[in-house]
Parts: sequence; structure tokens; C-alpha cells
Amino acid sequence: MAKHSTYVGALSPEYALLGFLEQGATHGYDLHRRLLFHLGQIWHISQSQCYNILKRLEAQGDIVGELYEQPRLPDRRIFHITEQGRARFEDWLATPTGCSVRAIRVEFITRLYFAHLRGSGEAERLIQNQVEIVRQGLERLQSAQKTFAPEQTFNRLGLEFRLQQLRAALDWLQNCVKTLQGD
Amino acid sequence: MAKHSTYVGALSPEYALLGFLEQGATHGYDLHRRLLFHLGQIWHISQSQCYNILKRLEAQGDIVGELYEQPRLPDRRIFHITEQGRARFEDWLATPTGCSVRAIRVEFITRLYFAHLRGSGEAERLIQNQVEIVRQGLERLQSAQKTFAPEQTFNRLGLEFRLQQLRAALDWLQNCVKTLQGD
DNA sequence: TGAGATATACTCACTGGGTGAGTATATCTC
DNA sequence: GAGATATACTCACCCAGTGAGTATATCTCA
Repeated sequence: MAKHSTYVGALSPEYALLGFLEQGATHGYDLHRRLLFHLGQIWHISQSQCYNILKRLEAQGDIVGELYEQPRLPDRRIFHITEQGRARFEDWLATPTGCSVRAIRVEFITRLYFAHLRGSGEAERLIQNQVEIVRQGLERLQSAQKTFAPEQTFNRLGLEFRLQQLRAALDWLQNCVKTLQGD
Repeated sequence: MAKHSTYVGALSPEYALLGFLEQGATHGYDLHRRLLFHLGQIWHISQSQCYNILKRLEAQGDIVGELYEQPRLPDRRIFHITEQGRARFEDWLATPTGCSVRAIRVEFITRLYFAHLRGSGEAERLIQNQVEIVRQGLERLQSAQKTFAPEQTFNRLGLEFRLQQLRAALDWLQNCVKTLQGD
């Protein structure tokens, strides 16, 4: 069940789509439009990729589509989220985000978006959790830094880069709280 | 020719492999080991992915492999870089890296690695170029910041995140010069 | 009035990044 | 003498992502 891919590159917008569908049934075209409008700076997803994901979600049983014929426009498939899909989404929303920069930029902000919509301080809790995770990640990287052989200059540089990025992410997280309060 | 993929996710270690092969012919197992040792913090590549790429490079004519039978160990395929492959590599090395954080962390550091090996100030020039590119990117993002509708809080947050990350990258670049001089 | 852009809605075939498991042998270690 | 580790590569698979194509309706502006 809920067999998450383990490798870090696997940041699929499928949960964003599930999240939109959790708010109510709709069709692929609309989902793509909403993704662009609300999270377009986070996800850069083509229309066809959107449909690809919907196809997969349907095959997995997270959503079901019903065909509606329209008089003159192309037929629509309206997707509904299933109980299984809803459970997967809730599960994902409660899963802490890793501390890679990419995970924060993409997965964390997406989670934050849906948590914020629900109100009641969920977003703030999410941020505080993430601050803790990033702090721990920083410590881990800092101790890893000492283990390099001197000839591995570029591995060291790579690690320093990640450290700087994580520190910046931490600053951003702390600023995030204020931004979300002020709107 | 040199049909680069256009989308940002496309950061293939193929050029790193070409770069190693440009230093001399060798086999897949050794290439994977070298990639891990010298750039393991930059590329997280499984063995099979390494072989996948070699297969593609051979199909494209950038490298050629010759089979060597060994008495008791598995056969080896020794790969040589072709003239076309060498040209592709040189081309890539001279191409400026984009200003996404990921591109810098991965592509830029890889370029820097090979430029540094050649000496004669190539690495320093690369860094100075990149500083300029990142500065321009920062300005572009800063002006994009003003164009958001007020309801697009999360797009704005996403953009702020990228801004912070780029500023940190700029600091890192400036530090880089010192690190490379001091070894 | 009529040409061209833009919106609606989806399909298809493809590339390429990435993984995990499997194969078979030799040597090192305890 | 058993079990880990190194050598060297193959295979089948998943999924992220793209670009082009299809077909119609409405809006825009000269």
C-alpha cells in the first residue's frame, strides 16, 4: 500500500491533482488550468502530463472518470476522487517533507497550499515541523562535511552548496509564517 | 545537431561520462566508480543508469565499445570516445549553465570539475560567467515578482524561495574562487 | 464581413531518467 | 569453510515530461 517511490527525484504533481479533486469533481482541462494559476511557479506541467497522471490515478483506483457528451464541444471526462484516493491524499498531506531543496520548493509548498486552505493553524504547524527537519538536515550535512578525502574538492564544493541552500531555505521558512499571517 | 533538450529537468550525467572518457578509454564499471568518487555528491546515479547512458552514447556514435574477454572475470567492454563525442563534450563545456538552482548544483559543478582539470584559469572564467548569469536571473525574477495577482500567494512564495536560493548560490560562487585557488 | 487568434478538451507516440533484481566468478576476511 | 565484498554487466520495468495533432466555437479587430 501507499508504496512511495524512494528516490528523491520522484516529486509527482499527482497529489496536487488529488488535492484539487478532493475539493470537488472536475475535468482534466480545468485541473491543468488550476494547477497553473495557483501553483504555476511551483509545477511546470504540460497539459499532456496532466492527462498522463489522471490516467494513472484512474488505473490505480484513486479517481474515477465519467464521460459527459457535450453538444458541440469535445466530450468531457469528469473525475471524482474515490475513498482510496482521499485516503492517499490525507496520508500524503500528513507525511513530512524531506529536507532536499527541491523537495521543499515543490512538495512542501504544495502541502502548504492545501494545508492553508483548511485553515485552523495547519499551515503554521507544517512550517514549524519543516523548520525542525531542515535544522536536523543541516546538522547531518555539517558532520558529513568532515568525512571527505582532500582530493574530493568537488564533492566538498557540492556539499557546501547544499548547505548554503538549506540555510537560505530555513530563512525562507521563517519568513513564510509572517507572509501567511498577513493575508 | 547537439539537440539539447529544452526542459530544465533534463540534466543528464552523459557529459560527465564523456568527460571521463575524454581522458582515456575505459569500461562501464570503472566509469561508475569514478563518477561516485569524484562527483558522488553531485550525481546520484545507479550502475544500471550508467550502462543505460553508455548504450545511448554508443547508439548516437559518441563512443564505441570493444569487447575484451577476460579469463575468469566477466567480459569487459572498453569504450573509446569518437571525434563526434569529443566535439559534443567540448561544445557542452563551453555552453553557459542556466540559472536554475538545480542547474548550478549539478551541471555547473560538473563543468567546473572538468574545466579545473584543464587548468590555465578556465575554472575562474567559468565562475565569473556564472556570476553574471545569476545576477541577470535575479533581476528577472525580481521584476517578475510584481506581476502576481494578490490571490496567488503561493506562487509568490515559490518565487521568493527561488530568489533566496539564487542569492545563496551567488554567495557560494563567490566563495568558490577562493576554494579553488587554495588547493 | 471575414481572417486569425484564442479557448475548450483531449489523444498519441515518443524520449530519457531512474531503479531493483539478477548473473556469475574471484578474492578477501574472520 | 562461510559470508561479505569486488568485478562487470544485463534485463524488464516505471514514470516524468514533451510536442504535435484533432476538432470545434467564440472572440477580436481591421
